[in-house]
Amino acid sequence: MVLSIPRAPRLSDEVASRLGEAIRAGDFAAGQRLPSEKELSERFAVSRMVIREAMSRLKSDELVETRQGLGAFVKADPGKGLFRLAEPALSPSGLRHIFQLRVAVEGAAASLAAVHADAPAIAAIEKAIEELRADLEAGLDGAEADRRFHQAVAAASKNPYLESFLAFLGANLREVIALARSNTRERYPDHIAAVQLEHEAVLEAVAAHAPQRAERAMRAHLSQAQERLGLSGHDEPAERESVP
Amino acid sequence: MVLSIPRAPRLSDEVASRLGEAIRAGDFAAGQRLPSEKELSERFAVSRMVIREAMSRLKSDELVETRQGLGAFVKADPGKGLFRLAEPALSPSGLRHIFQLRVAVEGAAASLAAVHADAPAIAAIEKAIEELRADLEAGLDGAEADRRFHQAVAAASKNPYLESFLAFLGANLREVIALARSNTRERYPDHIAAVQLEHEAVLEAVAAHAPQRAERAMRAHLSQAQERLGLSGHDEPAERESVP
DNA sequence: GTCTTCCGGTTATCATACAAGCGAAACACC
DNA sequence: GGTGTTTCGCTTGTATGATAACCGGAAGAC
Repeated sequence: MVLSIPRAPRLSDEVASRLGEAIRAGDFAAGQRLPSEKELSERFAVSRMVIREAMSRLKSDELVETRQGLGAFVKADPGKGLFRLAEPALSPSGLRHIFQLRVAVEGAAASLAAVHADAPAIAAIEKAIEELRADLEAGLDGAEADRRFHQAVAAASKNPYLESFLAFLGANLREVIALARSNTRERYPDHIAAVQLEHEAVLEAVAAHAPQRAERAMRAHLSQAQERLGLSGHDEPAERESVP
Repeated sequence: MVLSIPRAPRLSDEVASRLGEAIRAGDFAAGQRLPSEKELSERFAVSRMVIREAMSRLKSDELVETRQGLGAFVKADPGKGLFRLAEPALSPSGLRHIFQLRVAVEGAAASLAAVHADAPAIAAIEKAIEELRADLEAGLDGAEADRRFHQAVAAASKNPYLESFLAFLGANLREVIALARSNTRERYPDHIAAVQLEHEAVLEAVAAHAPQRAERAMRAHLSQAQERLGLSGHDEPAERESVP
């Protein structure tokens, strides 16, 4: 079994990295023109093709911008409009940090869903819960139906950014969650019942147009889920706080 | 004055878009091998160079993966690890949606900051507030110091993902905010005093390790800021909600 | 002095060729 | 026949040279 294929190191990637670092390090000021492809190809001792491929990468990363007949220019706002999670984050603490991000956004999604959800959106949430129950009864793990539940809530918020960002986070957490789930055999009947109750609490609050209750229910659900997966840290804000 | 340069449409971009859409639409299953560069170049009636540039783009977008001698393959997790804001979002509603996202995350950051902030982190927040006051008294707009305040709070949460994501959101909102600010002449003395008070409320709560109060203070601040910029919609969750 | 034209340099595209990696078929050998 | 090796074709990676489109400025026309 091959774990990590040597992956022939591509020249263009090497050049793109070096150029990208140089730009980020400030060797080229914002708006400044980079050396021409010909000059770069001589400096790096590679063909112009390689330089072009490297440039193409830098363009995708929104670091440079090229204009025919003028040259390549360093963009003023490096990598704006682009967000990447540093690593698939396999460390427990990194995972907890991503989870914190998710709790915050998903709580907001639930809250906004309670404000904006219309009948079809509520029906979609209901349907996802129903399908999850069916899947669990059929012996499936229900991960896909669970995903749909959270997606339905996010969609009900009528905020496309919330929805797409949560989808993004979910995609990054999914496999790790699947792994943790298979490890910590979390399939006790009472767990299943608990999850169902938590989902229904969210649905009820959303349907009742009670934003605060929806947010609390969603946070509680995620907090419980985190616990069930054995990922819970001890740095959550205390639920109770002395109020003078 | 040229507002939108016609920007010669690049062939490679066109091809990349079409291929990307085809992949996202599911014309090619995950893991499946794409047609060879030669075949694609014939199908699109362009040179292999253009196909290569388009592929380079798709690789950067994490849609495909190429291996020498084998071909190009559709990645199983399309665009995971990469999040882009659809558009710089100039529409008022889009802006409000991004703001909702920011409120959620920044509130969580303040809450976590109250839990995890150590002395240096608190000092950094204090320093940012101080510098903001100095800038305002010097007649500057204080946008940069304000940025540092929010960055300091995010850093105090000790969650790097929260910090980098907020930096990302901030970079996208900044220019729009600057524009709105210059429009709605928001430089009344009482505004300045109000902002200062709001910042200090956040600082006080964080320093007192009171997460809920910190979150409320931050949300209140952002809500006020949104109002001052004339961007506030009427879909915020009601502050009071009847509790049985 | 102002407008037009031309020119050098740059990127965008095309065409061709060779090198390197890979899989499978053909082959030699036992 | 079964097994290990070689060869071959296809693919992407890289190199090279040429042409087209584009731009800014300089030279020239008026």
